[in-house]
Parts: sequence; C-alpha cells; structure tokens
Amino acid sequence: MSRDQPMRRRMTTIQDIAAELGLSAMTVSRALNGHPDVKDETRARVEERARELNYRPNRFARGLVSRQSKLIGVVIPEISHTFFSEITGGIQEAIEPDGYTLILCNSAGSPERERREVDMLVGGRVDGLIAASTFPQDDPELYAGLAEEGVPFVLIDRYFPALESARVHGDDDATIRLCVEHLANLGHRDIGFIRGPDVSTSSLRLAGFRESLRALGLRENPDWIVPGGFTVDAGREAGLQLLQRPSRPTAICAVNDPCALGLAQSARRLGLKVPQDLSITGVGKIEPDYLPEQYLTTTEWSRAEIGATAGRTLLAMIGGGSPADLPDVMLSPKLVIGRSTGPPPSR
Amino acid sequence: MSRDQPMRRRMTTIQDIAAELGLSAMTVSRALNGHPDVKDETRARVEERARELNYRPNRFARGLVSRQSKLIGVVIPEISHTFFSEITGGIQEAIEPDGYTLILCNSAGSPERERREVDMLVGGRVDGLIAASTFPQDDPELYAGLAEEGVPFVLIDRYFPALESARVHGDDDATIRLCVEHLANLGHRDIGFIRGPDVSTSSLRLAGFRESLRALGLRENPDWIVPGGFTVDAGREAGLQLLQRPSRPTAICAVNDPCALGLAQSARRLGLKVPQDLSITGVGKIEPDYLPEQYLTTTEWSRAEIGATAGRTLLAMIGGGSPADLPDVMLSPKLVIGRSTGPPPSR
DNA sequence: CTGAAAGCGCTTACAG
DNA sequence: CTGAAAGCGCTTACAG
Repeated sequence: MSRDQPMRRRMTTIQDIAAELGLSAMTVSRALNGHPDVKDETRARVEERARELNYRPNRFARGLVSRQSKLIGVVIPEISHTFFSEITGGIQEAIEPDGYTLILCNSAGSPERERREVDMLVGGRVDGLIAASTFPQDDPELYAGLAEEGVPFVLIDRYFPALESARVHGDDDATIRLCVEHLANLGHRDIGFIRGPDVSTSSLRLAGFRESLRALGLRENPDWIVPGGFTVDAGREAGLQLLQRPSRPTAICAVNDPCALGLAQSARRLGLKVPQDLSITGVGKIEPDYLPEQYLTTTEWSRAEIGATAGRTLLAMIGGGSPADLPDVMLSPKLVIGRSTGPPPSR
Repeated sequence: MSRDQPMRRRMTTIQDIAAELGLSAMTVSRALNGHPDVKDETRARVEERARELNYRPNRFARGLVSRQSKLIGVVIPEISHTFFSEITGGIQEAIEPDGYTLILCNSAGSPERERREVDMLVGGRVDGLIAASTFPQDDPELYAGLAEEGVPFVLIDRYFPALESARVHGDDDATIRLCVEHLANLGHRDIGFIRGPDVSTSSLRLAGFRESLRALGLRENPDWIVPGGFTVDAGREAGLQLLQRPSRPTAICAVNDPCALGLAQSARRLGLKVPQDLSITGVGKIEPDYLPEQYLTTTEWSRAEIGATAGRTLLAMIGGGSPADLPDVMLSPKLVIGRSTGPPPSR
C-alpha cells in the first residue's frame, strides 16, 4: 500500500542494535558514547554492528533529553559580503572542534526578518546565538529578552549601548580617525562624511569623524555630513545629493565600503575623477585580497578573529560563564591604501 | 543549591499553558497549530497565554514525532567566495517561505571534512541536503550511500557522472568555449590551459577547451596544458611552472577565477604584463559587481538561480518527488570582459 | 558491567 | 469541540 507521504526509510535506532545483539538499549547507548563501564568485547560488538547498520544518533531524541542541541545560531545582515562571510568562517573554526554546528541566517538588513530568525533559532533550541544585529541601537528589546530568558548570545560588529552583553567588534572610533588623518596628511582640509543607519558602528564612526576633525583643527561643515546607509545604493544616493551642492568637499569618508563604492559611482556619473577631483575612503575592506589592486582606501581588522573570538566567547558562556563579566572585545583597525585617495585638486 | 551545569531557564511548554488554562495539552497543541476543530474562544485564550509566556515550540520534540526537522543542510567548499555565498543566498530565498532553515557547512575543499559534515547533517535529521562536493568525480560513494538511505539531496556546481542524482550546474562546456572564442577573436592562436582538481567542472572544462581549439582549427600543445587547482595558490604555482618553459602561449585559460588570479600574480612576478604580454581568462566571476572595474575576463551564470533552483528542487523531492525523474538543470554562461585579455603581442 | 523504569515535549490516532 | 493514551529515540538516575 503506497502512501503519498514523503517516503524516507526508517533509520537505525539504538533499539535495533540492542535487539540484534541481545542487549539493552542502555548498554548500546553507553557503548556508543564511550562510557567507561562497558565490557570491551560488548563495546566492540556494538560498534561493529552500528557501523554495519549505518547508525546515526537521532539529534532530536538526544536533544530532547539532554537539553542541548550542539547548534549555534548565527544571524548576519548579508552573507555575500566578504566581511560577514569571513566572520562566519572564523566562528566555524572556533566551534567545530567542540562538536558544535552552525545554523546561518541572513537578515538582509531587515529587523523584522531578524526577529523571525532569532525566534526560530531559539525555538529550535540552539545552544547559543551570535548576531550582527540590524535593529536600531536604541532598540535592544529582542536581545534584552534573550538575556532574560537566559539564552547565551554574543553581539558582533554592532551592539546596543544600553544593553549589557558580550561583544566583539572593531574599534569604530580609531577606524575613522585613520581615514581622516590619512586625508589630512594628503593635504585635504574640506572633508565630508556619509552616515549610516542607526546602529552603533554608524554613530561611533560619525562621532569619531567629528572628533578627528577637531583634533586636527579642521572645520566641520554640517552641509557635508549627509545621511546615507550601509549599501551601495545608499552611497550612490547620498553621493548624488552631496556632490551637487554649490560647494563640495575635496574628500569624503563613507561609513563603510559598500557606501563608499556607491559614492564613487555617483562621482563618476557626475564627471568627477577619483581621486583627482575627489578622494574617497571606506571602512571594512570588502574588496577581496586576491585582486591585483586595491581600489578603495579603507580600514580593516581581522574578521576571522572577530568570528573566532565570538565563537570562543559563546562557548565559554554556554559552558557556564557567569553573567557578571560579559566580555567586550575590541579589535584595532589598520589603514589600507587604495587608488581612491590622493592629494586634493589645486584651485 | 547551585549546580555547575549551564544554567538555562526551563522554557515554557505546552503543558504549562494547558495547566494554567485548565485544558489538555492536546487542545493547546491544536490551537497553536491552527487546527480547525478548536473553539474560537479557546484558541484566543491559548494564543494570548502563549504569547505572554513567550512560548516557543520545542523543535526536538516536534521533530522526534513528526520525523521532519524543517532543516536543510548545505555543504560548500568555501563560504567566503562570492560564488558560493551567493548560491547560499539563493537557496535561502527558495526554502524560507516554506518554513525551512538552512544549516551551512564549509568543507574547505576537504573530502574528509565533507564526509564528517554530511554524516553530522544526516544524523541531525536534516530533511534534505544540497552539496557542492569536493570528492573526486569518480568517487560518488558518500552520495550513493545517501541515495540508498533515501535522503533527498541535490548536487550543485559539480556532480558525479556515474551517479544518478538531481543536479544544478553551469554549462562547463559552453563556458570554456566562450573564453577560447574570445581569445581567438582577439587574434590568439597559442592558448594554454590550467587544469583543476578531479571534479566534474574541471574535467568538463578541459574537454571543452580541447574541443574548442579543434573547432577553431587551433593547435593543442600538450606542454601548455598543466595541472593546477581551484585556488589562488594553485594558479600561482601552475603559472610559475608554465610561464618559465622555453616556449609559452600568448593566452591562458584557467579553470576558474581564483586560479586565474593566481596565474596573474605569477605573470607579474616574472615581469610579464597582463594583457600586453599574456592574456588570461577565468571562470565564475568571483569579482564582486560593486567594484568599479572588472579585472578578469571570465564567464558567469546566475548563482542566485543555481541556489534557488537547487532549493526548489530539493523541496519538491522532500515533498515526495519520484526518484524516476531526477532533474538535471544546466545554466548558460555569458562572457564578462575585463582588463586581463587583449590582442597577442606582435612578434 | 548491565538493565528496567521513567521522562524529555510534542503529535498521531482513537474515543467521546 | 476536547481529552486520555501511547510513543517518537534517546539519556538520566537508580538498581542490581
């Protein structure tokens, strides 16, 4: 009798092995899990039969009773950006040796989607969570809720100022200072800024920008600080707007690399040469190392290290870290000089 | 009394809600799952209480009885290559609307690791698998085993000629033909090839290369077909070897983009200008679209579409597709012209 | 060294 | 429309 159910052969269970060998399920379980109190001969028989029957422990049954899944949830805004995919690689390296597996979710920059994914992950009983949140920095509610539920999590790249939590992120203040100093050294005095969305990385970079200008004795022109975003599209829009003003800066710092690349597109469209007419800097070095030339002048810090640190931190928390000392790890950036910056045009 | 166990608060269960409301677990389950036979008022009460208690269904319990996890396993050789991360994005788009979640594994090009990951995924009771396998093309054993166990899977990018399976991949024959014809049109007659590892994509591209030469009436020089690999390092090695021979070609087709970029590095190190002294082509367009200029002449086909097609195909198989008609989807490539190709040097 | 009992949190039949 | 029973495949105490 055929059913229209998906036909998936029933998999071997511990009971099957036990029955075949005339043992109890308990003994088979012990033998398979390396429990010491099992006769060597018994263990050998069990292991052999398990291999023959292609036995694989059922994670659901195991998870149901052990209350741990050995699963780590990761939520990032964009998987196809090397920035985040390399972080993901670092996480994986860190958690794999301990038998953990990664479940990856892509929020695509949408808080709604991020909330659904986090709910799904926690409902799926991941043992912990690593997230680069897309929620505005003054809206930590989702993660505050997790903290309350006792779900271990680590925030990467961005964080919520008002929420105590484990964090691993780049030094946003230092990163933008490197850019401004580089431009000042080239002779620029009129520097603009394209802002990002309302997450910590954005606002810290803007604050760093202002502070750097002040420290260098450069004037801050409010007209040259324009709203933008984290994407190429946002950078393009912001660029069109800023570059068509009556007066424009000779250099612009963008809040991140995609934004800077969008800005560069707009500059070209408006007939401006980069860097002859306009210098541009980004943040995050999204361009892959294997390319022969770096286009954008930008900053970078180790993404693999962000991932690895976040992974190790989370495992420590899962292992029973006290919530008293939530780690806050900040990585130092370095400047990467590309073709997008040069001396300002002579008047 | 404190335990040194990881302290994770017990989560709300269906029983909790039932007890609070004086209902049976059964009714709560039905109310929450949109079963029709529940009084509206009851359903409302259940839903409200569930929300208040932050109830999340336990996937383990559900999976244990329903025998499906709503999890899809994906195994790729390298997450930080845009090629694979974009495929992953496409998969996600395809499976998410049906409530499936993606578990991502990175084999890092190691068959050992791939085997461990597949075992883990199947043991974790994923409902299906999508893989770009790193196993040699004449070693389909791992996937043959899955087929026997009745685990639905789709192979992407590469496949095993001897194994009947669902496949979604680029047209490797056409892709290399585009490269050779492009070079021939530029005037090249001496064209070399850097091979890849022993997977279908590699061998099909080599076969396509030979056929294209023949079709265009160009001579095949065995000295100019050298072993290489899929990585920048492999391309660099192969380049050093090939370019230092007494006679060398005026153009080289590499088996993929990373290999071509490694080759370009070697060419520069040996003092050869690209494309003036040597033209180079890749396959797969690994360079991101947002960059202002395309360096490598290469071919591409939609990765999002590979992912989406693989995802949809897998869902169909999970939904009970008959193993009689395993789909084999082939995507057509198009040529992307960059700065790495030009006319051959005049003697 | 081995096993019988109970239970993890759900859902699938089966009754009412 | 609602519920009592049984069971998914394991593991955690508890006995022997």
